[in-house]
Amino acid sequence: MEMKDIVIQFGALAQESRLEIFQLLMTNGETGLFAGEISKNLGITANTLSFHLKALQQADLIKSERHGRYISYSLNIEGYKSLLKFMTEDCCKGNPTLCATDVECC
Amino acid sequence: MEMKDIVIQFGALAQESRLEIFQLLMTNGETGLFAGEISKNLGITANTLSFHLKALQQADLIKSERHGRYISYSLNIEGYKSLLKFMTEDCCKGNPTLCATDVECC
DNA sequence: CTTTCATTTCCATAATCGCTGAAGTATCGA
DNA sequence: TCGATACTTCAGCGATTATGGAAATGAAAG
Repeated sequence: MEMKDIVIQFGALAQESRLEIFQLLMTNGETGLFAGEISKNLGITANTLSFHLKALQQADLIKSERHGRYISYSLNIEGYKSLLKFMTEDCCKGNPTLCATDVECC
Repeated sequence: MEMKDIVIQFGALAQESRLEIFQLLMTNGETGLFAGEISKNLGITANTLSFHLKALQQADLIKSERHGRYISYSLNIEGYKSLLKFMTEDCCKGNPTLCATDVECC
C-alpha cells in the first residue's frame, strides 16, 4: 500500500457523514444496503450521499452492485483490512515497547 | 470515544506530511524527536511543521515536551490505540463473519 | 540586557471540500 | 413508448485547509 492510498483512505473516513455511512455498512454484512436505504437511515440527500459513497468507494472501503434500478453498497473488508494492516505493522518498527497490546478484530 | 473525536483523528492522519511525521515518530520511541529534527528529516519548513504538529496533537496522536528551547514530539500511543479500538470493535457489530482475522499490534 | 536560536502564531492566498439545486442516466412498469 | 423511480453528475457557492513569509514568543548564551 502506498502512502497516498493510505491518505485517501484516512481522508474518506475523516468526515462525519462518511464515517456514519461506513459504520452503518459495517453492521449490514455482505448484502449491504441500497443507496436509498442509507439515505433514509442517515437523513442525507441523494446527491450528497452519492458524493460520499463515491469517496468511500474510491478509497477501496466499500463496493457497489447494481440490482435493477437499485444499487447496493457494502463493506469492502479487504480494503479496510489493508488499512488496519498499515496501522499496526508500522506501529512498532523500531520501538516494540511503545505498542505492547494486541488489538483484536472480532 | 465520540464520533467527532474519531473524525478528528482520521483527519489528522489524512494528509501526507502529517502521516509522514506520525510514521517517523513511530520509529522514534518515547524520547521522540525535536521539531527541528523532524523538519530537517522531512524537509518541511518550521511554520508549516508547527501547524501539522498541532493538528496531530489536538487529535491526541502525539504529545510534546519542552527541553530548554527545544520541544520534543513523540507518539501518544494511548490516543492511537483508542483509534484502533474504535476501528476494530465496531468492525464486527452485527456481522462477525465479515471480519474474521485478528489484527495484531506488535 | 542583548543577541541568538528554536519554535509558534499571525496573515494572506490558493486549493480543496461539502452541500445544494438542477439536469442527466439507467431501469422498471404500464 | 412514456412516465415514474433510483441514483449520479454537474455547476456554483461558502467554508475549511495547506502553505509560506513575517512577526512574535520563550529560553539560553554571552
